[in-house]
Amino acid sequence: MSTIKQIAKKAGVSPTTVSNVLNGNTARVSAKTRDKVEIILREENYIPNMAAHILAHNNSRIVGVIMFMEPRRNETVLEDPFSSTILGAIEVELRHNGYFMMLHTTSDQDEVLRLVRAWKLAGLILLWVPSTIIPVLKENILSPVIFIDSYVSDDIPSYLSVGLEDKQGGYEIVRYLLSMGHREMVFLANDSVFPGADYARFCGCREALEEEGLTLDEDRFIALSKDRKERFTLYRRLSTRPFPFTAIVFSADYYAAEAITFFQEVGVEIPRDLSVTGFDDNIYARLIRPRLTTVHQDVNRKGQAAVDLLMKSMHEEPLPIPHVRMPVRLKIRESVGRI
Amino acid sequence: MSTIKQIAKKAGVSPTTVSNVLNGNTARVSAKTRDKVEIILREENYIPNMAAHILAHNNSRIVGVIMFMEPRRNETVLEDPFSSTILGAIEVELRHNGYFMMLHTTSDQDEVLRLVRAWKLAGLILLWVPSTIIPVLKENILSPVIFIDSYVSDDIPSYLSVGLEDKQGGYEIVRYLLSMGHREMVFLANDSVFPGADYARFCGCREALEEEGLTLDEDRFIALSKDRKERFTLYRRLSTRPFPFTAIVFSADYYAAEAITFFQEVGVEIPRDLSVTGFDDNIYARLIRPRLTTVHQDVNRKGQAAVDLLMKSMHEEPLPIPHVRMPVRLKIRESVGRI
DNA sequence: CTGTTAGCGCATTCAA
DNA sequence: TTGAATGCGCTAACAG
Repeated sequence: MSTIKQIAKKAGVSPTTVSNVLNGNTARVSAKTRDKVEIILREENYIPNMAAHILAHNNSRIVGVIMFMEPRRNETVLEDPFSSTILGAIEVELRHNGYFMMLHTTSDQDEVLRLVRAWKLAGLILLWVPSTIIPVLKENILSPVIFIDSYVSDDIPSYLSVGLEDKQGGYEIVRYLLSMGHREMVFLANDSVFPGADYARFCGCREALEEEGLTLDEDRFIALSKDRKERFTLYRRLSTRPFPFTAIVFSADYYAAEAITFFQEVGVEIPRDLSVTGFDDNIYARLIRPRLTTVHQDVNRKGQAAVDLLMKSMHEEPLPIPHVRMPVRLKIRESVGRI
Repeated sequence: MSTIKQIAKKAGVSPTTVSNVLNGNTARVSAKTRDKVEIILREENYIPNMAAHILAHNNSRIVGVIMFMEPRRNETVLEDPFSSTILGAIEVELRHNGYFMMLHTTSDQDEVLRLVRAWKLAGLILLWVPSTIIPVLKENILSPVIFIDSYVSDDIPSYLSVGLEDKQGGYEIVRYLLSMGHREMVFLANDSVFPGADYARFCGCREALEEEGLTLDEDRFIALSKDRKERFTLYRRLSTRPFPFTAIVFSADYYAAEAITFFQEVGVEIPRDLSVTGFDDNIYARLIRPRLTTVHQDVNRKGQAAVDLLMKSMHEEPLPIPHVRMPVRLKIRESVGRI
């Protein structure tokens, strides 16, 4: 409730002096008055008015965290623990750095621009941005922007991004499948945003196959629908014998687990009849039986890396790498059988 | 970038007139000038400066959403899809009502007070608030506050809350267990915040037993540790034969699923050797085998109810009920066997 | 080292 | 129906 002006009056100094004390401007205020002011500050339980701060600075301490998603299509996205884990990680890091987090979901680029300008956002962390609008956003936003799990071209170092070694993940999973005797497989992708992380994983798969003189046709890349019913229609089709493949490579544990439960219900036993792999190594991979062979990623560290990049960029510190690619690790469990 | 002043100059009117147009103050501006101003507004892509708005109004369009949790102890909380689902629901509703969402996690009441004052928050949605600090918060915050899943005394109608028919849920699950021939059970609670939702569920269980002339001692209420290892120690102890009970009632699907996987690994078959029930009816209940018999709650509607209550309270509309208790529904699957 | 002053963008008097 | 003036709380440029 108390303002700088009131504190100043009580301390018998000017508002400027109080401001200098608050901002640690030690060079411009004597130790004695500083102590005096600080005592009053504490007595009065002074809390800065952020709005006034923004107005004076034309810059807030708010970071916008925006999840790009279709409205009303977000059920499965939100059931994936990925969202809350990375949100939690980002929130903790921002808070420790003295920033506030404004959370927003949208699929509209203009809404993002409005948000930035209206609140004078200090920075932006964007998740799952469709590749077509990345340049549009970057051009129209002056504050630092970090793209997470968005397909950002590596060529442009002014675009800051955090992603995964997606291709490597696909490569490793197929190397493993090959070692278990598999030759024919399909790839089930999370969505059809193209080119994106899923396609990179697919390319990794293909590379592993090609090293062995095998191929992976483009029509083996199937995008899963966001609609649960449509997905189950697909699972049904895939579980019709005889299978033209021996393994299904999923681009998310969530869907792999969902499919396994379906397969079991229609009498397709995993991994005896069909092998299944996932991607993420989250709770579903550990909970489902058989436990999933999958590609591990550390979601917490992803969030931390994003905030770290953002802070460095905001404080104009040198950036080690503009495009952070978090490592992946093959996690072998029991969902792949030997042919 | 453009301000009211600049728009005014371009339109050849005063800033006041522009402001009146913006705020739909139709009585104080002619249709002609209004049209003229509106065109310029669009041309210039005017975006209001929220900071100035707060400063003038002493009230922002921000709603603080605060999740009470121990720092560094939040791993399991965040793996539960409950968090992201309710967060998603709250975000959508707030956005549709023209409010912005500031997300924060803490276990410190003073941090909440600071947040409210610094940002002149329009309202607050608090999750999992320990019952001891509810009155403290309520006393020191003037803006409307909604408590979600916090133990708020029903006696005080000025405290607004959204919760669940917890007791009813416990009652129904035990009624069902009784009908399946179970007489001896233990209750595993999410945490030890006392009194809380978990204890209400426990009381519901007890009530169902007492109706049949049976009892449920206080020592059958066991609080699960937030620490994974400690939980597994408990599961091990519980899975040691002979069992002094035939069923384990969990207060969360997450832990029920976790325990089931453990039991299976040590050779305790569910539901043949032991019956297990959950609470929430989330993705884990459907994914785990055997599928969980549990108590259903609609998390989305919980979030909607919270925002609805908040909006009504902010606009000083009459509130139908200050303490919303969402209904529960028994969901019978395969994790309970007949004795 | 300290104080005065002006201005950030907006809404709200009060006057015209 | 319109406009000028004022203040919200804070910072920064400038003066003392």
